[in-house]
Amino acid sequence: MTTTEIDRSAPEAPAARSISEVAELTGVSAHTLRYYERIGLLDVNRDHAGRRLFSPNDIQRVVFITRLRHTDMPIRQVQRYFALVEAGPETQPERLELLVRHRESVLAQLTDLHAALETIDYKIAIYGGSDTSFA
Amino acid sequence: MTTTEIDRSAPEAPAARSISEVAELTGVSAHTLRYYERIGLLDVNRDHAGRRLFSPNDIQRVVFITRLRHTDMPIRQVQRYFALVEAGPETQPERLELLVRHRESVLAQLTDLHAALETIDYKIAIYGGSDTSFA
DNA sequence: CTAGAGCTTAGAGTGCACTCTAAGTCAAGC
DNA sequence: GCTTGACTTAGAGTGCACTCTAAGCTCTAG
Repeated sequence: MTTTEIDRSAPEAPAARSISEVAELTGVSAHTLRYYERIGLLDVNRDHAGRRLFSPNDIQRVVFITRLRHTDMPIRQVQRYFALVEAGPETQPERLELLVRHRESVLAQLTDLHAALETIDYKIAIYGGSDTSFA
Repeated sequence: MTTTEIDRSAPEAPAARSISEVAELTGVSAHTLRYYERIGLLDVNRDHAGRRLFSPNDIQRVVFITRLRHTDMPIRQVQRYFALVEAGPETQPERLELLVRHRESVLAQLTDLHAALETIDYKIAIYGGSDTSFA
């Protein structure tokens, strides 16, 4: 309880990572990471030489952005979301609303995808798909 | 069995439609329909004045294209698919393979979407989403 | 001390899928 | 006969989201 040994042996260092490490880790290219920062999705600290040091939190954010992009959220809306985050806790209701609205669009996409899957399965079932009927 | 009355009363006309009708019907703009024809996805007959007459089959094809596009099949691949259709029945195995491969990609999209939905639901659950963690 | 890898920046370029423009034709209604 | 409006064409323009280039800086290894 009074020793500091454990703290010393377990590094408290935030394990900041370089842009190329984050690129490899997340599958987002270094070019794109810089682009994301430029348009305000990220705000990454620098080392003494001006190089980006991605904190674990920055990396989590990149992953979250990627998830949102996978659901076709327009970059503009992602920008808006993180602008709200930067603006402080009083924007939480607005962020929530944005997410809830986006959730609807994801559900709609799921419906669309299932419909398309059925069509494709039908085509596959009738084999070559030489006709263009779909149901 | 020997009368032709039913045939005469039920019109055999193919009910060809104008580009604007098809646009309204399918939700694909007239501009885009012309574009689709230009890049080889459609091959639409004309009336004596050179205007497009979309057959029911053409319209089905537009709907099918729309379904494929909704699953993010690149236009190039849609082009390839219909080029195979035009090329004749001997391309059926290749078409089938293309569809089966695309089916895989749709399943992957579904997995991605479900993952993103979970993330969004988690964010919504913790309310404002002020942190950027995702699980 | 120098070569090279890897980073920095502002800004230009790319690819996709439309989307629109301009100039013209045609058929129907007044 | 003329206007209106929907159609025709080739080709240019748009918006999105990256993706890359060029020129320069800095840390590390030999």
